[in-house]
Amino acid sequence: MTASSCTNKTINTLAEDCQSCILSSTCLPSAFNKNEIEKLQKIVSSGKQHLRQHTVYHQNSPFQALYIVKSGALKTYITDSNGHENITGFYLPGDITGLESIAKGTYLSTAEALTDSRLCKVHYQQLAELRKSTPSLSDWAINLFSQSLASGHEFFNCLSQHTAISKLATFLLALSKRTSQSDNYQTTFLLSMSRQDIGNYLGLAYETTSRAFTRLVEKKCIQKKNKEISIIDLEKLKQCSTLNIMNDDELA
Amino acid sequence: MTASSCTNKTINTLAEDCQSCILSSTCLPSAFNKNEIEKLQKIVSSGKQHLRQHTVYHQNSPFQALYIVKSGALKTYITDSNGHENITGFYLPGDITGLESIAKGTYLSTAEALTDSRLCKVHYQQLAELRKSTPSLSDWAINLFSQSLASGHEFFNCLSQHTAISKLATFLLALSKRTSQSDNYQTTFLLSMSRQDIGNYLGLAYETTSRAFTRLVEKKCIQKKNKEISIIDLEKLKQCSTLNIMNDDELA
DNA sequence: CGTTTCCTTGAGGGCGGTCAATTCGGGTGG
DNA sequence: CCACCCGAATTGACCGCCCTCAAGGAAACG
Repeated sequence: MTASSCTNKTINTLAEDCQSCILSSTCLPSAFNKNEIEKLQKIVSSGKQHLRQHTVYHQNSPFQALYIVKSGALKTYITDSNGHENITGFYLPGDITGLESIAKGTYLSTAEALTDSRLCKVHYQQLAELRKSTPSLSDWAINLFSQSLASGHEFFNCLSQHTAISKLATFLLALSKRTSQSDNYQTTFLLSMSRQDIGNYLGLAYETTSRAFTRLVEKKCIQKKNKEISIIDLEKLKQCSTLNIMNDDELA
Repeated sequence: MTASSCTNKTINTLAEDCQSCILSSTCLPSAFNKNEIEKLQKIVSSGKQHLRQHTVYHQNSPFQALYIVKSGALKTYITDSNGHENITGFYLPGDITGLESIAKGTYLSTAEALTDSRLCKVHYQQLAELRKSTPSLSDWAINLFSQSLASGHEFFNCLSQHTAISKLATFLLALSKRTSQSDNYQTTFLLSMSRQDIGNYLGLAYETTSRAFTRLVEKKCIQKKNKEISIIDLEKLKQCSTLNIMNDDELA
């Protein structure tokens, strides 16, 4: 099937292989050379569509595969003994979910699509086999894990910021960076998650989250139009993210 | 040097090799067979003493080695742009620090001894070399990373618990489990960190932390005598850890 | 166009931060 | 062994932020 013979865009993207994938420079393919990349392709099912609110995997079910976000967004959440859902992470294009479940062998959280998303499924046992013949894959994996731990620490920082505004500002800055897929801040980006999800993630009531958004707009740090966020004063936003006690005079 | 010829206990423990170490079943040696373990020993400096408040490594300095806690305890903290210290983790015997710094190549946090501690230093570059000749080391590392991520997620859970009591109860339960080095809860254990450190870690003022301790004692969940904590009602403590809104009648 | 869901805004009360005083414990020196 | 000191921990009083409850408005869906 060639691109020109295919009028259905979805089917076309489904047919994309790892080598031509837009994420290949940072994703799994970067750990392989051209000769070996066929081996990888065999254990990956690429770009399958998952509709909004679709559950990718369930907490406590057997761990079988990692999922890589190709487009769209996921959230993962833990359901505690009281039935309360607790969001543990958001995943954007290029992110890999399921890493924390490898050791235990069952998924520690439930993964759900926030928007219509395309995901690549990587069978873990077969990937582990590949590591034997492809040493560079282990190097890549260890680097990936280290980065995941590092971004986890960033999030610690976010949660231990005391005020609602500083939490939200930290969250938005991290999201802005991640959206850009680089070390720069993307000035305009779309929030794929609801206020409720953000509040849950940051340990805030969703009304408080909404009020924090309003105050960031009042302070002219950001503009918002529904889910579209624009950073209009990056420095002031950074100040908000590090201040535990807001001084309204300074940042009015 | 034999044990009998050595009257100085410190020197004796310094001389311990990886093979006879009490932690060997879960620590790095478990990834090696008897023939290979000599290779490991060559890149590890075992059990060096670090006095209380001694800094093991500094934030932003070049990443060179992982440190394994043999006895005692460490804390790691990030100093933000305002000079405020933010504790990111506590490390007990068997724990490994520095994993999150591998990817960036500089230490993301500062590590400090909470009590007089013995640490094993593992040169990372040489360890990475060893992975080439010892494939099981990669498997072990990936499992370790996954566990670290998982315990990170547990901590997310802890921080997003809303009330001070539920945060502290969750923290104590986690510490109790980690102290026992198993899946069971150690009923009596010593807190190696101060109230201030706990408060910093949990995003609470240290006065609030102290009050939360007092309320857990009032509720007869725990007993405390200075730094010594005894869990006297595990189930009630678990209830405290999951309740967001305390019902004093139920748990009085 | 109606329904549903999400978001925003307001009012009131409780938890936790801040400031402050006191007590407790460990360490030192006489 | 006791007196003293200093840091850590506890406790109290007060106030502000955020949670809760509630209502209204906006956006998304069929």
